[in-house]
Order: sequence, then structure tokens, then C-alpha cells
Amino acid sequence: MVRHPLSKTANKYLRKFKKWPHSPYKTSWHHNFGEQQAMQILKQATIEMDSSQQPQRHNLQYPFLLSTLLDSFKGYSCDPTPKAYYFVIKTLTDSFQLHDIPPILDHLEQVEKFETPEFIFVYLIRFYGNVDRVQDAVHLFFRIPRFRCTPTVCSLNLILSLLCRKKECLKMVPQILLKSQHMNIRIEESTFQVLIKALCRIKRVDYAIKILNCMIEDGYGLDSTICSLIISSLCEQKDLTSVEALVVWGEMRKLGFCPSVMEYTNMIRFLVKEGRGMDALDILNQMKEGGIKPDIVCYTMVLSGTVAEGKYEKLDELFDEILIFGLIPDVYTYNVYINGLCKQNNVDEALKIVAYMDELGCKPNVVTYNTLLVALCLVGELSKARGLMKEMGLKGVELNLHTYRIMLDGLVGKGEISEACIFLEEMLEKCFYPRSSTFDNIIFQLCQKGLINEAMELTKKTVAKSFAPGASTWEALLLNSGSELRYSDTIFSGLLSTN
DNA sequence: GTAGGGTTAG
Repeated sequence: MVRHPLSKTANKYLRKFKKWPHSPYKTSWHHNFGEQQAMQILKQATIEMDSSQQPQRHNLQYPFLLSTLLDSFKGYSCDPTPKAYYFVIKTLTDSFQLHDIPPILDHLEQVEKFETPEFIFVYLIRFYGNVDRVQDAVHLFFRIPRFRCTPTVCSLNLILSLLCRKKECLKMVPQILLKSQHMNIRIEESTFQVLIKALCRIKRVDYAIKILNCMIEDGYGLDSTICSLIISSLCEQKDLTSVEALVVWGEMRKLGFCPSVMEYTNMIRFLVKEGRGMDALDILNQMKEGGIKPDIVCYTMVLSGTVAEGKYEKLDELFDEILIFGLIPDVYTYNVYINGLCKQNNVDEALKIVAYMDELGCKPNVVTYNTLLVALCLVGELSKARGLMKEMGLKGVELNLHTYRIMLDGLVGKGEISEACIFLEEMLEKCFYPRSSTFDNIIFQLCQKGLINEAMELTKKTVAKSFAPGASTWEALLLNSGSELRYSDTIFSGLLSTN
């Protein structure tokens, strides 16, 4: 930047070489006054333009606002200021007169001599990005030096975040990074942050991790916000496996990353979902070692992970630990523990826990009962299951679709076909449909017993409820219908009319 | 000081 050699207060936009010396009356005060007046005229012109007066083209070569700008400053013998250009550009973007922007930029580049402040480009690039004109944004970014402006990491970060917003623009990122080197822009930690954030947002955690590795290789410190972002994105996606996630986690930890409750929780949830209960347990232990007391939610997730992996000794150990640490198990925790007991065929113990829950003021819910019903039906304890269903009703626990399906499967599984049929009708009344395989099974069993008419009737009833039985039902009916094929004809037409 | 995250079922 060229400064007036004699005065620090000299206006930085003055041309260095003037043809004429300043008039003794033209002081800096006059100058500022002139600039202010010129701006006033420009602003006034904009207001008039807004109030639907057709812009008059003073000079056909230039857009109205540009010629107004030039004329008004000329009228006060001042050079146009960057502020004036910014004002014009902002006015044009606000009113979406995008076609007038290029000539203004051309003029700014070719005629003006001042060092254009970067914020003008930052503004325009952001605007182009917001109106989906990424290509214009990129061109302007590359063009910045031609405006006698040295772009900084601000412009770079901005253009990168715009490009990362869209998948199809991602491929331009390396080119921009390369070019920014030639433009002498020094990449900063913030640049990596921009890239990583953008990549996480578009769910490309794999790329985000690569960038993180580049950062580390370049000697940048590990930023906890970035790590946290990567971990949470990692846990939300499906492309990277839990093993890969654990590698990233391990590397971050090696580099000194101290996860917070949120990261631990995210990791535990992700690992449990991926069926890696023991790894989740490992994270829980890391949490404790890191001085963070896991809460009941973390424990509950890990408990369910141990049940899923069948590590029942760990289940008991952890449940004890919860109590030792003074945490209070809630219905979620008990449900997981009860499920664990049921999986070990220890339904009696599970039933005891349910009674115990009541004593502790923790009400069993529909999940608790469904878990128990599954276990009872599995071992054929249908009467106990029926009793439990009654208990649900008495305790005001509402039966849901799963409750009915579990019971129906229990009845069918035990060959209690006539009770199953009655139960199914009850279900249909409430618009609870059985699993298609269960229905097929019922029809198959009815047909096997020679109860073809009953099978037909049941099918008709279900079809009437807009429930479409599976192929096996039709097959069973057709194979067994013999001379009564006409019945199935009516069923078919019933099905067709309901669809 | 906060919330939210967690359970069953094929």
C-alpha cells in the first residue's frame, strides 16, 4: 500500500501522482466532506431507483449505479472510494441485479488504482455461494489479486466452505488449495477446520479423517472441536465400520485427545449398534480411567451390548457396578437386565425383578412385559404369558402391536390353533396385523387339520381388513381347496377390490 | 446449571 510520505493521516486512496498540486483550500477536511457528499448522492440515487423510477442511463457504457458513483465523486473532485463500490455492489446483490455486477468489477479492476479491500470479495463470494453461483464465486476468488488485493485465508476458507457444501463441487477443492499456494495465501488451522466441518456435514467422514491426518502430518496440534466433530460424524454414518472407527479413536487418544461425555457416549452407542458390546465396554472403562463417571444411559447401552454378545458374566458385573457407584437403574436399565435374564432362560428371576421394580417405584412398561412374554412363549409357558397379559391390563400398561404378535406367535408355535384364530380375530378388530409368516403358518396348520373352510373364512376376514396374506397362504389354500376353488375365486376378487 | 442420549421385537 502506498502512503503519503509526509502525513500518516493522508487519505490512503489518494492517487500517488497528481497532475495538479492540491489547492490550498482543498484540505483533508474538504476531501472527506466531498466523499461524504458523493456518497449521499449515490445513496439518494439508490433510493430513487428503489422507488420504481426507471434508472436513467446517464452513460450507456456503464450500469446506472456505476455511472452515478463515478459522476457523484467526480462532482466533488474526489476519487471513488472502496466503500462506494461496496455500497453499489451490496445494493445490486440486495436487489438481485446480478447482470450489473461484472461491469462494475471490470471497472474496479481496470480503472481504479486503489488496493481493493478483501471484505468486498468476501461479501460477493458469499453472496454468489448463497445464490448457487459457485462458478462465479470461484472465478472471483481467482481474480482477487487483479484488484491489487492480497487475498488472505478468509477468502480461501470461504470459497472452500462453499465448494464443500455440494458434493459435485468437492472435486474443485484440491485445485483451489493448489492455486491458493500460488496466490501466496497461507493455509491456517482454520482452513483445515473448514474442510473437516464441511466434509462431516456432507457425511464424508472418510475424507475428513484424511484431512485430519494431513493436519497432524503438517505438525498442527490436535483440535478438540475437530476431534469431537469427527467422532460424532463417525458414529452417525454407516460407511466406516466400527473397527475403522476404533482405529481413529485410538489414534486420536494416542495424540492426546481427551474425549468428553458426549464423545464417549457417541462411541458407546455406535459400537453397541454395530454389535460390538465388548468394545463398548472398553470405551466405558476408558471413560472411567479418564475421570468421567459414566451415567445410567452409558451403562444401559453397554449392558445391552453385553446381552447382545451373550457375555452374561459381564452383565452381572456391570449391574453390580451401577449399584456400587450409586447410580439408580431406571426402566431402560431393568429392561436390559431382564432381557439378559430371559436370554439365559432365567425367566423366574426376571419375573422376580419385575416385582422388585414395583417395590422400587420403577414401573415396568410395555417393553418389560413384551420381553417377558417372548421368553415365556419361547419355553411354551402360555398360561403364564396369558397371566402376564392380564397383569398388563390391570396395571394400565397398554398392549402394543408387538405384544399381540408375540402372543399370537406363542399360540401358533404351541399349535394352539383354535385359540390363535380367536386371538387373531381380536387383533384384526383392533387393526393389529400379524406378521405375514405367522398368518401363513396359521392357514397352513388349519389346512393340515383339514379345516379348509375355517382357513378360507379367516383369509376372507383378513383380506377385508386390507391385509394381504403372503404367497404361502394362497398356495396352502389352493392346494387344499379341491372342488371348493370357487371360494378362493371370491377371496382373490376380494383382495383385488381392496387394493 | 441444563438436556439428551439409552431398553424389547426375527
